Amino acid sequence: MTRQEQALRSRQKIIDTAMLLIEEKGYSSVTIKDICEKAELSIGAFYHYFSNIAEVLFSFYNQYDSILEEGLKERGFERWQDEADYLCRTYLELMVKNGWQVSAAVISSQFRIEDKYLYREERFLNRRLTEVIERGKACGDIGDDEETEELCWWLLRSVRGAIFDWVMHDGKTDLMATGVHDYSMVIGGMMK
Amino acid sequence: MTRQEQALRSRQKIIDTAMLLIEEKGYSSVTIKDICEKAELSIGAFYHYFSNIAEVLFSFYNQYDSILEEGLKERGFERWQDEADYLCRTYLELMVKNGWQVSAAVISSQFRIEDKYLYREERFLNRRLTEVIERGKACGDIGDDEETEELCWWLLRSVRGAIFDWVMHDGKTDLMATGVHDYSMVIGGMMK
Amino acid sequence: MTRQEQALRSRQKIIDTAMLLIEEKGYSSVTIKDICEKAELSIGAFYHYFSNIAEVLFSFYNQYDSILEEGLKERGFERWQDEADYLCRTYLELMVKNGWQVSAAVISSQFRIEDKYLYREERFLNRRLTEVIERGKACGDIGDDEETEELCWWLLRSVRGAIFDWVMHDGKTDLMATGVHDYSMVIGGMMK
Amino acid sequence: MTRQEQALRSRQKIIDTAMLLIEEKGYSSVTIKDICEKAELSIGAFYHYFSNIAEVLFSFYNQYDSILEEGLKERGFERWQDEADYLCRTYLELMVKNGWQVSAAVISSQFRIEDKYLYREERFLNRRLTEVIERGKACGDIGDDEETEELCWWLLRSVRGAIFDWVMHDGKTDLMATGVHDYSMVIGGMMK
DNA sequence: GATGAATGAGATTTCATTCAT
DNA sequence: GATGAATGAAATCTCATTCAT
Repeated sequence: MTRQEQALRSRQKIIDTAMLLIEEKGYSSVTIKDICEKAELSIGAFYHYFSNIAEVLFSFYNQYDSILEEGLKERGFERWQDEADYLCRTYLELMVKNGWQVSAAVISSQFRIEDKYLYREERFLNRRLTEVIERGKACGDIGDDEETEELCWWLLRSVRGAIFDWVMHDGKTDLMATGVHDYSMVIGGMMK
Repeated sequence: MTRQEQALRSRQKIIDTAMLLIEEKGYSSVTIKDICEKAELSIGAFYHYFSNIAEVLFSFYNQYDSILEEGLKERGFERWQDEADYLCRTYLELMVKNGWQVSAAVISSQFRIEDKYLYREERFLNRRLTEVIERGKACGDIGDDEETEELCWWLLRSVRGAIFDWVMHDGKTDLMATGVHDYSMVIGGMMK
Repeated sequence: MTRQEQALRSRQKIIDTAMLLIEEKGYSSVTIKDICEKAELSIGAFYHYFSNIAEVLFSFYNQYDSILEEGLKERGFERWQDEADYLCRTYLELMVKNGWQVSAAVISSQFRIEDKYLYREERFLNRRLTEVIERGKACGDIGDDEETEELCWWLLRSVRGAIFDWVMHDGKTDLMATGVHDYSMVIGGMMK
Repeated sequence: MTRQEQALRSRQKIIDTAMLLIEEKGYSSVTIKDICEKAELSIGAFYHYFSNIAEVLFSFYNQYDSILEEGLKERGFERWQDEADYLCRTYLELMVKNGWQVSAAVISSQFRIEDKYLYREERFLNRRLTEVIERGKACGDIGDDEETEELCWWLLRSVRGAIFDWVMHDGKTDLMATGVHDYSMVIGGMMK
């Protein structure tokens, strides 16, 4: 194993261990020392790759966009609604897969940082949904009276609202059911 | 001023000062010492009334229900939609009035507590919206195919989703606009 | 009920509540506020009767001597051994009756006070055992080569050693069995 | 000096300083800050090695067993009584050497901990005395009517009773005299 | 006399971060 | 580059005690 491979492996080990611990004990209880002990790495090593736990979380969370992007490549959608549905559904599925504690961590980390990456407009999901809605407008399904951006944010609000609700209920609600219900109604609502 | 009045005043002083500081610096930056210094009370006095800052927040937040309840007493609503609208709108107005930092505080405090008072079903808003939806069902506006409870949670999700979005944007979005938009669509959606 | 009766009743209430709490949570965990809340008396009232918890304990513990004294009045002992046995046995019985937590409290309170009442020589048990041993010497059962005081302390050491052992085992050993065994051997030892 | 040696040295420095301060001011008056200041280490360093003062005490106290064990290796005892005498005497000598305040600390720390290491049966002294008594039984010096374990506990009670008495008298009694007297009588008593 | 609100010193504890080895 | 001992500021929390009402 080359040095570079070793470095990547250590980095990934930190991410994995951090997510594991977050799921176990909750974001605010996980310390850097915890992570290093469990990952069998030195504290110095941690600081070599990241400068704080939020950054680890950020690293992890960023992978969502790539996964969404990868998934899209293999598919074509005849109708814009199908693509919107695919994007929202896959996003929800990712959340369910990682567990509510991880979403809770992401949300609560946003409360301490100025740069809310969760909400950065350049994010892939944002960009793509905007395109999808434009397509809906182009084919006349969606009226022109509301701004595309507004509609996109509305859709995202519904998805995030469902996730937020799920997290606040400690994962005890059925995220897929409520999430799909909510965004479907929004998509329906867009078409009047 | 009797001793009892004095005690109540001290308690309220702590609540007010805490909310003030939260609005100024954000929940996680406010310390008990901060509150005591600004309120000109000793740390011991703080612990005489509360056991932590989250409890102060809880005390404050609980007043919302009373405010909603008071407001309702003075009004009668011919149509159930009007009452639903009143409840959701007033709730949003309260949030706007207190500032996004306070909502942020309430949300992030929920992440550390097991007993999520924000979501306790017996809360007045919950109870009342349930009744309102029942009324809508009774007069035939709302179909029977979805459970009242489900519909109520859907409505609340939309309101809370908007608040969450607002908080995540550091209060830079227009909560009244998005909130009213979202819950109105849900009320509309309930009636098919 | 006269004022005086009321005062006595409050005082006794404090003692009883304190002992109850000590048995429940252990001496070092009981606070004055605890006692007052449970006894439904004000903190001021506590300070009216006692100046600290150790004093309450002392009050309680002092009753031992009176109980021992009372018990003796009703009895005569033909043999000095019988009286020694009675004194030691009754003392152990009192300990068992109050529970190991109370003995633990008494012992650990002694660690913080200069004036070790537990060991004050004028205590009734001390005085009486000294007399008993003198009697043993007078009738020739006990030799003159060891000082009466030394013998008395030896006997007390054996009783207290058993109590200490019992406390250190969280009351799980059989105090009556070990205690009687030990002091009997000492009494036997005194007679060579 | 390697880093590892340095670490060990810091750890030992904490133990030594803690014991010094306990001897000076008594267990309950020594604070972590005190220890760190005197040891010229940071509070963080303390918590790097221990989680509280009781743990330091435990570390220190544990060394007793090794000392006893070391001492035994260099000796052979023809008679079991001599070994019993050696064990008890050396134990008492260790107590005297460290001062009554240290014993007081050990005892009073036991009142707050569930796991009473002072009394754990696997301790060296316990184990060894059991063997010694077995030897006494094997050569017919001690009868079979009492359990070895009971006899062992009796002997230990006498030693500990003397130590306890000494501590309760603030070290003003002559521990070596009373201790040797008491355990000798017990050893004598075992042989009838 | 009784009350209990208020005090505040001081102890414990946490943990991100540094930096000598 | 990697390590992890050491730092120490800063927060929480406790509780005996006081004293105005």
